[in-house]
Amino acid sequence: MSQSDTKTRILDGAEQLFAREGFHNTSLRTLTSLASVNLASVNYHFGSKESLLQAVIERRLLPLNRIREEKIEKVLSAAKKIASPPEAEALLRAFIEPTMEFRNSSPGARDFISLIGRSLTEPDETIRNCFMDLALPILQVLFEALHQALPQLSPAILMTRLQFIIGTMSHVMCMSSHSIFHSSELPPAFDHDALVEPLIKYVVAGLEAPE
Amino acid sequence: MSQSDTKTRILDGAEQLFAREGFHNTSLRTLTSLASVNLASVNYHFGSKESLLQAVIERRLLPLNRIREEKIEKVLSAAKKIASPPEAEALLRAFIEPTMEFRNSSPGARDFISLIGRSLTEPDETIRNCFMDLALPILQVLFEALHQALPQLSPAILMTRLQFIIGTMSHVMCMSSHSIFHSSELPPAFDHDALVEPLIKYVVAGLEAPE
DNA sequence: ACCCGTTTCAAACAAGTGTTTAAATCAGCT
DNA sequence: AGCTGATTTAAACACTTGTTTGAAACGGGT
Repeated sequence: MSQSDTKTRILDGAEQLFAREGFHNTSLRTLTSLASVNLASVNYHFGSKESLLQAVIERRLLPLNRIREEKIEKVLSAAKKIASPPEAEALLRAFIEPTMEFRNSSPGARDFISLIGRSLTEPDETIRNCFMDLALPILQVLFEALHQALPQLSPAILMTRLQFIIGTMSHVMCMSSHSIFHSSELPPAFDHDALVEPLIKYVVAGLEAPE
Repeated sequence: MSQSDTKTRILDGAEQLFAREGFHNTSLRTLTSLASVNLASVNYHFGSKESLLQAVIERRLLPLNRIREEKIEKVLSAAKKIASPPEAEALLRAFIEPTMEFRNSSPGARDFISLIGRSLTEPDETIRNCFMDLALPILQVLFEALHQALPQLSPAILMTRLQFIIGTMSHVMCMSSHSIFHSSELPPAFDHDALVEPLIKYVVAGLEAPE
C-alpha cells in the first residue's frame, strides 16, 4: 500500500463521516475502521483530528474556488469588453453552478458539499474558521463584482442580501439526502439536479428586489 | 430551592450551551457546573441528555408556534372576509416577525433561536427530529396558506421556494454573534434589529419571482 | 546482503463521557 | 417530633475519546 493510498482513504472516510455524522460525533476509531487503516495513522499523517478536517476541506475547496473565481472573472471581463456592467444573474450563476455541478460529480463530493454547507453555522469557532479562511476571498470577489452589477444598491444592503444568498445556498448544500419535509403530507421532495435553476431564479429575484 | 428552580436553571444553561457549543460538544459536567446544580440532577429531572434537548426545544417552540399560527390564521381570515386571496408578504411576515421579535426578547431567546436555526442541518437524525417534529405542522400551515396566496405557482416550485426561504431564515437565525464576514474588509456587520424588513423583502421577491 | 528512512501496528495512556447508585438532606404533613 | 415522599449529593460505573509509544514491517539504494 503506497503512502498516498492510506492518506486518501482517510480523507475519503473523514469526508463521509464528518458530513453525515458531524465532526464531533465522529470518532477516529470508527473512521479508521471504515477506511481500513490503523488508528494511529491519522495522527501520523495529519497530526491531529482537527488538522485532518482542515485537509479534508482544502483538498476539495481550493480547486472549487479556483473554478468559481475563473468563471466570475470571465463574466467581468466579458462585460468590460462591451463596456457595460456585468449581469447579476451571470455572476451568481458563475458562483452557484460550479458548486452544484461539483456536488453531483461523485458521492464523496456530495458529502463534501453538505459538509461545507454546514460549516457556516458550526458553533465551534475553530472548526468554522477551517472553512471560513478558505471561503472569504472568493466571497470578497463576488461581493465586489455584484457591486459593479448593481451599483444602485447600497453596500450595506448588498452585503445583507449576499448573506441571505449564502444562507439559501448553504441550506440547499446541506440537504444531501434528508429533505426537510421528507415525511410529511407536503408535496414530494424535489429532484436535486433540477434544483439549480430554481435556486438561481430565487436568489437573483431576492438580490434585485427594490430597496 | 424549589423543584422548578433546578429544572429552569438546567434548561437555561442547556439552551445557552447547546446553542453556543453544540449539543455533542456540551458535556453534562460543564452544563451542571454552569447551572450550579448537581451532575445527577439532569438525569433525575429529564431522564437523559437527549430528553433534555427535547425539553429545551419544547419550552420555547410550542408558544412561539402558537403565536405564528395565530398570526397566519388572522391573515387568512381577514382575506376571507373581503373575499380575496391572502397576500404572500403578509403571510411571510406573520411567520418571520414573531420569530425575530422573540429572538430579541432576551439573551436566552437569542440562543434558542440560533439553536433551532441550526437544527435543520443537524447531521444526527434523532437530534434533528427533536426539532422537526414540532416544526412540521406550522410549516404545513404556511405552505397551504402560501398556495392560496400564489395559486399560479405549481406546488412543486412553491415547495422548493419555501425550502429556500427556510434556508435563508435559518441562516439568519444562526448568526447570533458571528457575522460571516466579521473579520474581513467587507462592509461592517448589520444591525440585527434592522434585519427583519430586508429579510422579508428578500424572501418575498424570491418567492414571487416568475416561474 | 545490508542499511535506513518511512510507514504500519497493537497496546497503552490519561482524560472525559453519560448514567447509575445509595446515602444524605429537605419540605410538608399529621 | 417524627414520618414520608421528593430532591440533592458525592462517588462510582462502564465506556469512549484523541493521542502517544516503541517495536515490527516495509521498500528502495548501494
